[in-house]
Amino acid sequence: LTRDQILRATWHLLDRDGLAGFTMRRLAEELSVAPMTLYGYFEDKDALLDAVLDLGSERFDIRIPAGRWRQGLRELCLQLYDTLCEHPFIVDLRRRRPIVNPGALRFTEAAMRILGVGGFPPDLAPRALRPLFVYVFGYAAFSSAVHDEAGERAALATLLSVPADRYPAVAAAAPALAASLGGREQFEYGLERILDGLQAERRTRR
Amino acid sequence: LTRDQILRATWHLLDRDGLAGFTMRRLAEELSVAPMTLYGYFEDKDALLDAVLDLGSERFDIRIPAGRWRQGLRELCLQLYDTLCEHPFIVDLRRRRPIVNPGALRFTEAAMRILGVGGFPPDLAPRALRPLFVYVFGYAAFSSAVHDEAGERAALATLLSVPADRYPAVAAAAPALAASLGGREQFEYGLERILDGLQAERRTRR
DNA sequence: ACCTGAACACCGTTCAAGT
DNA sequence: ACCTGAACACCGTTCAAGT
Repeated sequence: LTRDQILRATWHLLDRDGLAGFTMRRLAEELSVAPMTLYGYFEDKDALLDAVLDLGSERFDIRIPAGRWRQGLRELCLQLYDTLCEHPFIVDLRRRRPIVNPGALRFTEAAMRILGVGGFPPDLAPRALRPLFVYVFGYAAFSSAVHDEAGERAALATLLSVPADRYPAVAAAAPALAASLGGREQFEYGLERILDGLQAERRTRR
Repeated sequence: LTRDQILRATWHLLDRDGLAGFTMRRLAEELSVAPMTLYGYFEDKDALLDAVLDLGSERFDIRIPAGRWRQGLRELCLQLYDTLCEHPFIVDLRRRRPIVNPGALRFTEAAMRILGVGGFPPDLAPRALRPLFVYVFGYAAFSSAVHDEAGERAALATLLSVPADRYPAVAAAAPALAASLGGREQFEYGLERILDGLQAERRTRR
């Protein structure tokens, strides 16, 4: 038994059951080992989850796209978004730790390089990056990652059941609101608006 | 014993211990009652937490500010942000439910009215609103809500400990990055960039 | 009608013991 | 050195019983 085997099994279970369904005892069973065996390899559950988050970042492929900064950031954010949709538990792991962990910096590193080459002054780049980071993780966390037709119908039903006297604007726009709750297209729409804002900011600062 | 008493005690415990530390058994103890008594008032823990989220929205004061749409949205987002900072557990509650719940619509209702009066076409308003919603909740979820000096020092230490050969851009900008991780001022900076983007969008669509 | 004790099927982790 | 069974202090919730 190795740390790496344990990490890979953890990754698999997190993909299958999510963070809420992940258990040291289930992990032990998956590895055909007594629960307490795991504690010879990791201090405790928190340490194991920290390590698996680093693993996730390793897998995150940093390609710094050629071309202009805007295309570069767009591609990078879309890549992160797709990763978070594919492995939603990463969002939960990232939420557990308020302070930066090294592995999570691969995205930041790529973004900072793009911003630097793109002519964002050093004091501006981190401030400009943060809204993008927050938007990508926030969208993955609070907009239904998989926005299928059934989900939109359920959302629409809820929106239509709202008392129209107290929520006239919501009731009037229910279908459009339901459609705006998730999906890749809506994600990209918001991403472009933020990029527009950053582009304007860059223009005034040069 | 009433539902309302239970809800208020739940709110109090969530404020004190957070969602992770909230327990049906502790709640029962707080109310000096047997754990099973609670199940006479709420189906189960999930139903109780749903109800307390609605309570949170009731408390959320909707003032639709006079003046132009941009000031209105700004004020509304700042109000929501302050509420989430004051009661961080709301972020966790909101994350549990992918589908809309009625109470959470008070913010949406206010924002949709502001957008409508402000001249955003009905098909555009929901799409434009979503990035703002995601940004406010995302910032509360992923940027340290309380960004004190100690937190920034800890973040800076982590950023400086990163291997400079693999993360040159991060290492070079460490202090500015640490400062950009949280705090109300950085929140407002990103908010303005998104509002800039929406303003540009509105201009081209009219 | 409202409340509750005992019990069940789970957790993460400590500790002493096994090989 | 590496593994483990039993046990402890917790969970949410079922069920049958109390008033």
